[in-house]
Amino acid sequence: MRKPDLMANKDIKSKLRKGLWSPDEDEKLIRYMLTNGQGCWSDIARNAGLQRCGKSCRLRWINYLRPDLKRGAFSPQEEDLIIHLHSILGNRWSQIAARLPGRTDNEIKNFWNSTLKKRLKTNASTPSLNNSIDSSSESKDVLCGIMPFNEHDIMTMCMDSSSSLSSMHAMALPDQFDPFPMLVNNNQCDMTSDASADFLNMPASCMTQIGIVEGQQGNYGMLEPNKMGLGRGFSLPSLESRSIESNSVPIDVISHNNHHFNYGSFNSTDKIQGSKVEDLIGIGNHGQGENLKMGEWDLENLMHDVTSFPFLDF
DNA sequence: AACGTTATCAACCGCATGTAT
DNA sequence: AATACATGCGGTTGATAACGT
Repeated sequence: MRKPDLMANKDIKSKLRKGLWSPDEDEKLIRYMLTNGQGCWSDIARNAGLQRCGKSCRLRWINYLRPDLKRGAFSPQEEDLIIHLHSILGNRWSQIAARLPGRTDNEIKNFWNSTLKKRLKTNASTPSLNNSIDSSSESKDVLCGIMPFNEHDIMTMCMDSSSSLSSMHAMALPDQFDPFPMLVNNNQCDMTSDASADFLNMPASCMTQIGIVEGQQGNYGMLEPNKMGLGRGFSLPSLESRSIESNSVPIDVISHNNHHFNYGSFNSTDKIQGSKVEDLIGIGNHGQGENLKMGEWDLENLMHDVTSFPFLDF
């Protein structure tokens, strides 16, 4: 015999809408997110008056409605970066997306499957591109062919939970090597636009909760120890996340990162619209590097060590 | 114009993981 | 420890736009 609440849940689920979102639904979700921020996605769905499951709302927001999304075709630089990152990371789309400001994992995944993969296959006669085709196992050779260590080395140092950065240094990286370059993007969010203006009026806590501020901007790719060795592999913690250990060290996080929203420098004890800066910059959010502490990452050294990957023309 | 094929992309699904109880 | 729930991820599907015949 089923419990009454389970019956009720089933009824509710059966009434939930699926498929394409209507403009009306979009508006409801945007309005709710901008005014209330997020607690729990299922609550958002309910409170915003949407006949959608929370999961669907989350996906819609992240992939389509978020104010900081960049729309339109991928630039050649973005294409290069995707190819490069895919050669290292394989189909870890969220990790790749974290390095492309304003792009979503879904968008990149679609772009790869529909365009890049075919293009690379077409160019199969071109040795420099061959290795990026299709499977990640094949394509990691791109990096391995160039760098003085092989795929296993890369993965090993990625998986060294005790000292990701020191592992990199210990391998005597060339000065010009950045295994996970971050695409600089200074104009992705036009702060003069209405959408951006609305966005700035959001409660800072909302920014944290909805993942606007982090994750998409500047993960200067190192790896998150906690997720090593599991099915989802490793992640590249965001630059912001690595830069601050709660109230301890004031750091110009934004400027480190070509951040879309130029708040300039501020102390981590500052508050914006009633919310802590840690919230604003997204500490503890999105599951990327939230556990990293100041001592684990020598950001300045890293920034000196890494510039650009050799075959990427930035 | 009608039809078939291909390309693109939004959205769903199932699974893994984390957290609260 | 077990369970339920929320979240995030990658793979896949389905709608439809674009293109070719």
